[in-house]
Amino acid sequence: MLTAEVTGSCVKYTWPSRYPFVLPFNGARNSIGFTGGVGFTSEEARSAVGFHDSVLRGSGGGAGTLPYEHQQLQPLQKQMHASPLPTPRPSIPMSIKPESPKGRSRPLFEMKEGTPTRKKNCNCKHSRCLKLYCECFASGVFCDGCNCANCCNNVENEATRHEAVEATLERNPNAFRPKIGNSPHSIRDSKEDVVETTLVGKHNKGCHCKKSGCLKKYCECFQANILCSENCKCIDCKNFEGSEERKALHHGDHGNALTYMQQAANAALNGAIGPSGYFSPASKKRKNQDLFFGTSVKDQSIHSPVQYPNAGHVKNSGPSSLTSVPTGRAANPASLGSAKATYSVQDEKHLEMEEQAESSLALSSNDKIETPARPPDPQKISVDDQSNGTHSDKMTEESGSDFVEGQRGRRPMSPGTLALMCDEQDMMCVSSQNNNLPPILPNNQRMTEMYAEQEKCVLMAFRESLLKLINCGTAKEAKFSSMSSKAEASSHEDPVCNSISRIPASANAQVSQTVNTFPASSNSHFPVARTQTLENGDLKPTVESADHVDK
DNA sequence: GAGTTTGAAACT
DNA sequence: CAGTTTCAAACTC
Repeated sequence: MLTAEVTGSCVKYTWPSRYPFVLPFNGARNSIGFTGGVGFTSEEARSAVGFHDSVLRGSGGGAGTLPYEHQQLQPLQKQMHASPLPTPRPSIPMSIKPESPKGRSRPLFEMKEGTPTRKKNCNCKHSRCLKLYCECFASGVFCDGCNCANCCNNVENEATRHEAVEATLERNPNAFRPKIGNSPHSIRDSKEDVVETTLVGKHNKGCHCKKSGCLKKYCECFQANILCSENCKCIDCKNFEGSEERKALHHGDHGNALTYMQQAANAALNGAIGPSGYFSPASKKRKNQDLFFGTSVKDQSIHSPVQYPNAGHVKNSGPSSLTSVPTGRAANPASLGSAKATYSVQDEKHLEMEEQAESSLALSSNDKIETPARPPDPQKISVDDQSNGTHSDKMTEESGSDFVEGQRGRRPMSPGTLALMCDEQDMMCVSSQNNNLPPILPNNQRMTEMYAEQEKCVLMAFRESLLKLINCGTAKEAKFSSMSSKAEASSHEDPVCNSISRIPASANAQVSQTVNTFPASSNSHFPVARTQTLENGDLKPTVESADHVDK
C-alpha cells in the first residue's frame, strides 16, 4: 500500500517497491515525492494515497492547514509525465535532484526555519556517482550541479546507472529504502525547535560507530536526528535518551531551556519511577557487557533507555523489565508522537499495541510538531514561567492545589524537579478541566490531555511493575512457606503465606479498582495486570490482552 | 582549503 | 560472516 508522509511542506509517498522513485512537485518548497514505485500510474497513486478522502488529513499538518489540496494534484500529474525519465513507467525512475525530497537518512533538503533548502551536492571522484557512497545516487536522484567527477548518475548515462542500480539492489534489495524508520517529524530540524524532534524512528540497520560516540554527523543516527536503537552496534554510544553528552550538545548548541527542562524531566521521571529506569552513560555502556544478571545484553532492549510505556514491562522478569520503565514521554511533549523508543521487539502483538498507542499519541501531537509558524505554545510558556518561579502562583490559583502551595518557601528546585512539577500541574489542569473550570486554549488542552494520557501510561506501567513484584514475592513466599510447613509435617490451617497474601491481595484489589476507573480508551492499548487466586491460595499475576507475557 | 578522521559501502 | 579496503562526508587546523 502506498503510504503518505507529510514532512513540513513536503509529502512523500512510499510505494512498496525496492526502487527509488522521487518525483518533484511544485518546486523546491512544496514537493511530493514518490519513493519506490515500479509501474503504477498517477491514477493508482492518487487513489492509493486517497487524495479524495482523508488520508492526508489524518496525518497532516494540523490545524486544518493541509499543504496539499486536491487541486494540487494537477501539477503533480503534469510533472510526472514531464519527468526527465526515459519511459513513462521507468523501472528505475529517478528525477533531477533540485526538486526532489529525499527518502534516506541524509536529507537532501535541510530544514532551515521550516524551509527546506537544498543540501550541498556530492563531490564524488571515484565512484562515478554510481555507488551508494554517492548521496545523490543513494537518494535516488540524478546528480545536478554537483562537483562530482566522471558522473554517470544522469540521464545521459541512464543505461550505466540502470546497471549500477541493479547491481546495488542485488547486493542489498533494500539499498534504496529509507534507512530510518518512517517518521513525519524527524526532518524538522530548525534551530528554534530541536526539542526532541530527535526522538523519532530508528535506523533500520543501525549504526556501527566506534569513535564518534554517535554524537557527530558521521553517525547516521545522529545525522538523521534520531537516537541510537537496539539495531545499532555502536561502541561508546552517547546518542541515547538521558545521555549527558547528548544533552549538553543540544543544550549547548541551541541554548534551549525548554529542551533542557524536558530532558531533565525525562531524567527525573525515569529516576522517580525506578532506579534502573534512567540510564546513565555508564549504564548505556553496559550493552557491551553482561552486567544484567549475566544475561546477554544483546538480547535485551537496553540500547536505548527509552521504552514504550507498555512495552515489555513484564516480558523479561530480569533485565528487560528493568529497562522498560516508561520514561520521557510523560514529561516530554515533543517526544510524544515520536518517542524514539527501544521497545523490546519480542512480540508482534505488543508491537501492534505500541504502534496503536504511538499513532494515537502522534496524531494528537502532530500540530505541535508539524505546524511551523505557530504562536508560542502556551505549554512552553508555562514551562518557562515555571522555571522563572512565576508560574506556581498562577497554577495554584487555577488548580487550587495544595501541592504547589506546599512548594513555597522551600529551597529552589532542580530543573528536573521543576519539569516534573510542570507535569503534575498539567495533570492538575486536566483535573481542573474535568471540574468544569473554564477551558484553556484548545492546543493547551490537547497537550494537557496528552500529558494526562502519558502519565496514565507511566503510572499504569509502574503499577504493573509493582504488582508483578508484589505477586512474585507473595507467590514465592507462599511457596516456601508451604514447603516448610510440609517439611515440619504440621498442618496449620492458616499458614503464614496466607496472612502475607492477604495484604497484597487487598492491595491488588485496590489497585485494580483504581485501574478500572481509567477510561477504557486510556489503557486499552496496554496490558492490564491483574491477580488471580489459585486453588492453593496463591496469587497468580495475569496480564490481560497480553497473555504472551512471561510470567 | 588541505589534511585528517570517520563510518558506510564495497570488496575479499 | 568477518575482516579489509574504498570512498566521500564530516571534521580539524
